[in-house]
Amino acid sequence: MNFTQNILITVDAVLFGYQRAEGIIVLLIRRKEEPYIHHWALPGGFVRYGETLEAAVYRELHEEAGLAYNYLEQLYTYGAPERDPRQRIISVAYYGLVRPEFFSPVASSDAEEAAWFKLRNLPALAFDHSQIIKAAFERLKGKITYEPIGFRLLDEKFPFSDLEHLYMTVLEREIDRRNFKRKIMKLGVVEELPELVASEGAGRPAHLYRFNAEKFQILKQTGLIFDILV
Amino acid sequence: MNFTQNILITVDAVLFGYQRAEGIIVLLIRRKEEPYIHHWALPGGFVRYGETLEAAVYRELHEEAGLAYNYLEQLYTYGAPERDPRQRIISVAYYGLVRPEFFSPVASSDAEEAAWFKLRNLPALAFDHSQIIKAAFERLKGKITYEPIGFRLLDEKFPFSDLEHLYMTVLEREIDRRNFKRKIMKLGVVEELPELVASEGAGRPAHLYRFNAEKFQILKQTGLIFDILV
DNA sequence: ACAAAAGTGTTTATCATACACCCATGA
DNA sequence: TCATGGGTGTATGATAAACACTTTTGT
Repeated sequence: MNFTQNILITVDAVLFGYQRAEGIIVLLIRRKEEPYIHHWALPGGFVRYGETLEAAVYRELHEEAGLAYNYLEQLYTYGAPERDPRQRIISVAYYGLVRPEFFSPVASSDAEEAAWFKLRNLPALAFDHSQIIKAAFERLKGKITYEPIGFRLLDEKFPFSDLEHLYMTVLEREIDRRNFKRKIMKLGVVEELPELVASEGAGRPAHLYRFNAEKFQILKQTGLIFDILV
Repeated sequence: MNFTQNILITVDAVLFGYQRAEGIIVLLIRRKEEPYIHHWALPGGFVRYGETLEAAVYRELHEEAGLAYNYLEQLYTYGAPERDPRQRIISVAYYGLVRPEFFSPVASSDAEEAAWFKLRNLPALAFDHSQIIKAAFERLKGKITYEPIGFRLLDEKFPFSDLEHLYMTVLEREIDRRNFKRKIMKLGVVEELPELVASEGAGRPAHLYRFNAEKFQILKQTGLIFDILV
């Protein structure tokens, strides 16, 4: 069997962040190797023989680039024969959510540069990575209304308006503040804290809120359905 | 690079059928080769160098076993290093829906036997195939309420009660017939035909109904949401 | 005539939606 | 005192859920 006849397998990761000013942001690296050398691409790399797919993602991001994510989910497997111009490569794509505290990326051995880009202003990308990002965002958009993953994009303590803006950004539509807050608070898994945000310019200071994951797990077992149709 | 160090890639398919008497059924084959020789397993096989993943599924099922499905969707990629005891194999799992008219399976070159099993009465399975079937059913269960895929499990023309029973079987709960029918018919994509079912024993003969896929596509573009919360 | 499955409407409760004013702070 | 963003309640309409009797056929 000729080596070139072996299908190779990689993982690619779409890491999303959220900032109120920028909206949804995506981590990209600039490739150091052919093909698509110097092009922007998703972080990722070959799966080693003995490691799980998730371990490969972790290794590429956490160990090699110092990046931490606090949510990771398999997205889809891309296997079009011509997606890599040199060699048949099947890629298992994941998407992950990153809190603002972990936004500063470190260049890895496979990348000469890493940076966050606004989802709505991405550069030309290598391979089918634009398509992967699009699919990842669609998944996020669908999932945020029935699983409490939005909180993974915010700091642990956040003003309620951040949550509102996050939902409006991801769902790409306006949401009534009063109805939204009523629905979220009614679920009983978001707590208002006595603390206020550090004052920042005009406006009444907001309380901080926190998602209570333990409470969510308990309520989930008793049949709670997290469902924000907004 | 040592050959045994290459990760191999397969596809596996969970084909679901539905019969009123049996409920959901799953196609299994009995393996002709090691590992797990003579065990029941999902149909599937290695992906060839130049073919897409979907083409590999089609080849294994349609060309080699004469099986036709009328819906196919990628499910998940299973990559645990020890899932195959001999060799690292990553499998991209698909699930498909089969109409009753295509239920009779033909033994393929990789299988000495093929048969439909009730989902609730499966034999011990090779590899992690039990887990894959479970995940496929969960996907079906989730998807049937917001995409019109249930019709792919019925004959093109069906009595309405078949649809009711299908939903009750898949969702694993009772559904009020009157509310269900009202919701389905209100969508405007299921047509009542003048024909009646061939008489079969007691009871008033039912009309036949048909899902109008073209109408659904048109309505979908005008914002129709297929959503059967039942 | 009765058993068996098909067919059909109304009432009630819940929830989504729409909508506007007061509050606390910094400048 | 004004600009800015935070915080809150009510009324209405839509829809999900609960619920039972009549019709048509075969035996």
